[in-house]
Amino acid sequence: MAKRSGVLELAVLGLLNDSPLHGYELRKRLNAVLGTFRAISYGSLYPCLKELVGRGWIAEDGPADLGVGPALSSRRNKIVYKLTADGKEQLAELLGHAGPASWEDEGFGVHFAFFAQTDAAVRMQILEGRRSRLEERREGVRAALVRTRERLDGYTLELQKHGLESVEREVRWLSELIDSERRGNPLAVTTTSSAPTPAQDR
Amino acid sequence: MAKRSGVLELAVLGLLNDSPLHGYELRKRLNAVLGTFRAISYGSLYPCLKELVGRGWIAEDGPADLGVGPALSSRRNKIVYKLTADGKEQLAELLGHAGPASWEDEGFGVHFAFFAQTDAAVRMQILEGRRSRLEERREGVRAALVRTRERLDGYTLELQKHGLESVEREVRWLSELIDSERRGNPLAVTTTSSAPTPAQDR
DNA sequence: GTTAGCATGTAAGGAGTTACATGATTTT
DNA sequence: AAAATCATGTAACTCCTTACATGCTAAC
Repeated sequence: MAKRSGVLELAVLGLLNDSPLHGYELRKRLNAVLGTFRAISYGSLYPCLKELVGRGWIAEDGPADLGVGPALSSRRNKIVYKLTADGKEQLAELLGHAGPASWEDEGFGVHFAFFAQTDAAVRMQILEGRRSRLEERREGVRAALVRTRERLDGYTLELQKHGLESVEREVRWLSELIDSERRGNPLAVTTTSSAPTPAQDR
Repeated sequence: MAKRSGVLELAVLGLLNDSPLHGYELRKRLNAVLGTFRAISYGSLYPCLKELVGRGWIAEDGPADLGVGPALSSRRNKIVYKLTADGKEQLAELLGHAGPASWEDEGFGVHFAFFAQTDAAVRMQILEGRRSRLEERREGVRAALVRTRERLDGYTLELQKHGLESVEREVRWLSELIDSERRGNPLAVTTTSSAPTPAQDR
């Protein structure tokens, strides 16, 4: 009954593709990936995990410490989740093509974070889509500034100008990345199915 | 039965304190004030206006063109809203003191936009509160970067670095504003009760 | 006279948060 | 043995969006 499409699901799938994780740890990485802002709460995360299990995209992994642990299998209330075959397919589908979901504000960050698992051509389309989107916005703000310059007080004006500079800075950043990619200097080697470094547990 | 506390209400009150407006026009200014992002929809705005009328903070203004219009009072399906005495009181209360609501992400922008209607001491507290908040965040990101530098691929790393630079830039901006205020150079003259420039209608 | 933009609203639902409830493990 | 932090979850609620429904006015 839930739709729960969106950023959170993608981020969970993407992180679990690197290595199996339990909820608590997942949340911490999520808050890093989702970018300085957005602190996902457990009230969002656990229902999302439940939903993904229900769809068969992730599964509870049996306690991964098969007899190697401290004494016998202690501390097992942790539930470790891993990506299923269906989940990998779904992740590939989500990362496989560019579109508004990948370049709008909500969404760009996560898609970018998983660029190492994304095709080079798609990467380029997303970067260019994002840049276009921001250029539109920049023109909008500029026009608004010209239109309303007089009736604005100093603070409102300063806020608008700062917002404009932020967008301009973002566009420059994207342009540098695009140039870099175009010259054949990607920031990481594409790994369609990453050999999961088993940097697991804390 | 709605609580509807938050940014939208404040923005509406603040804008209506400058001049009476109808919903459609209000929305456009809202989207400028709320800062490049957040395009408020009518589905949010109109219920909010209703609620504020219910509380007696704003009121429908009689058609402001008393016999001066084109012929007789044409085009009156517009509903012009203005701030009531209670609304002004409420606005003064909301702008009257610094606190988390005024320096957290959601909230800072609007409070800043109405700095011209805010006491100089409160302005300073908000700017400093915001800066502290961002400095905390900056340290968090830096620590996370040091901790996880190895296990991150080039794109994730770039994203983190870009996020960090954004925060650093924001802190510099705030520091400049704080210095400016401290030297007694505010960006606008404080107007507790602004004589409303009747730049009305399109 | 039809398209584009102005203007006002409602109903349903999505995406998340807060507050609560519970308990195990580690550190001091 | 107390406090911190790890760990998992649920229920209620908030704020906002989307999609719909309606009609006026200006421009082409």
